[in-house]
Amino acid sequence: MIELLSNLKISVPDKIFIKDPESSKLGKRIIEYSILLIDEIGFDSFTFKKLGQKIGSNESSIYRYFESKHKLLLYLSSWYWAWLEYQLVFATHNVSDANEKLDKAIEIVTRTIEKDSNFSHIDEVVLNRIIINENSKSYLTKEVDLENKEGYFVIYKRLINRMKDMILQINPKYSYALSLASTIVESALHQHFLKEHFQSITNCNDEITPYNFLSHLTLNTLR
Amino acid sequence: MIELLSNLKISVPDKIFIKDPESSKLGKRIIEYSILLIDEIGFDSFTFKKLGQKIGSNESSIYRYFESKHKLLLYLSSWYWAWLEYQLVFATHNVSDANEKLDKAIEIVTRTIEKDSNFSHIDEVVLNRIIINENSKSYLTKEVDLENKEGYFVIYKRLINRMKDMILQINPKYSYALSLASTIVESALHQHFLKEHFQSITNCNDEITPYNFLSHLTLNTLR
DNA sequence: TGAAAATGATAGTAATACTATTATATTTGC
DNA sequence: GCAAATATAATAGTATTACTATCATTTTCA
Repeated sequence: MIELLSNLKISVPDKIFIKDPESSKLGKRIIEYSILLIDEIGFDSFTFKKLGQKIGSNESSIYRYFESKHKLLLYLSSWYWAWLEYQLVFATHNVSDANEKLDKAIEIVTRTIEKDSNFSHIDEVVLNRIIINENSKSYLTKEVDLENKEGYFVIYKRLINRMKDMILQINPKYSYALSLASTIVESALHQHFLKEHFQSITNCNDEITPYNFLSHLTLNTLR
Repeated sequence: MIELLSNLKISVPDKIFIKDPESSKLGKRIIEYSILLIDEIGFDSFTFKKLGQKIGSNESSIYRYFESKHKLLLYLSSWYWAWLEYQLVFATHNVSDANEKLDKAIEIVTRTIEKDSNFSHIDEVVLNRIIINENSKSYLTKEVDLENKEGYFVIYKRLINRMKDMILQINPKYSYALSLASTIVESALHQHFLKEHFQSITNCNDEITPYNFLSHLTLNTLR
């Protein structure tokens, strides 16, 4: 996908973990297989005990990396948004035309992810499915304000802000740039979900993509 | 709010419950206080045991109405969308101008709910908060396809379809009417959530409402 | 090579999400 | 007004979850 990034480490707020999973072999296995297991059985049924069994490791060892499965989800979520942000920054960096730039950004955040081998132990295609199915659970909690203060959502917010800037470059007088940016990103996930599970309330299918819908929506609004 | 509805019973798919909570005093207390308790401690911490304590009733009695707390959430969600649907139908019924009609519909699905005393034991203001905070959890599960087949989401889908029809009345050639309708409804909830917890990524606040943003978005897109 | 760090194994706890059984109220139909 | 039916309450029990704590073993690396 973006070869430039091959040696780059995706950086996640360090309060999310107890011990950086990137710092050891076990840590990387935890990330790699938690993604596969959550995709397989869903976040609600996912436990550290089951993950331990899957990777032939001990439950207590996993607790040395993450204080709870919720923190692990926050980690995966931050990692995903950081990864997307890099894609977005590189893909739009040299685009001078504001409309083209935003359109490219929309393409990045709405597209169906394809195999990316830059970060060997993480399967971005599967992670994308997890984000579609589980991401809301990372912030729809009673602790959200506290966790927000701790900085657990900075990367996501930064991504939205980047999109807001691109929107304002097209139309500096548009009053809802932040809301539009957050709606594009949320709606992209939602339309992908509907396409899989509620086909009767979306136009998205094999031919029409969330990108088609959202780029059309955005460009018409800012026109 | 809409006085015509005073004697109407909101109808929820009957596979969701074991025994209709509307059919007894205890049932109504379960609904009334589950809304208050979920709002208070969040759905994740909510248990039937705690609810039993709150209403001075027994955990096992609650299980005779709902097989799990997940089913109770599905009930509350269906009830909410059915209630909204009635509001929408009555508010738009006599509006002949297509633009005005859709605008009214957007107003209904985006507005901050105010006290409605038509259904005495249900506090719609609090229920609306629950929908904003917990609704996604009702369908972001591994069982969604099965539950969808069982008809647990018909009311929500019907509401989206009503909005789609209104969109197509304005512009019959618009290709994304379903996606736009589902986006309006989801984004309304999401913007309300952001307004409460992530003010830095929304333009919505005390002056600018999700209605302002979404009606502007919709009318420009269909123009 | 020896100390420190990481991991594994085991045990334990309080809470969750139920099911089952039996006892006690309450409703209702005659 | 009373018996039968129905609803609710009380109690107990189970497997699982979401951890914490302790101690043993293995790996790392200075």
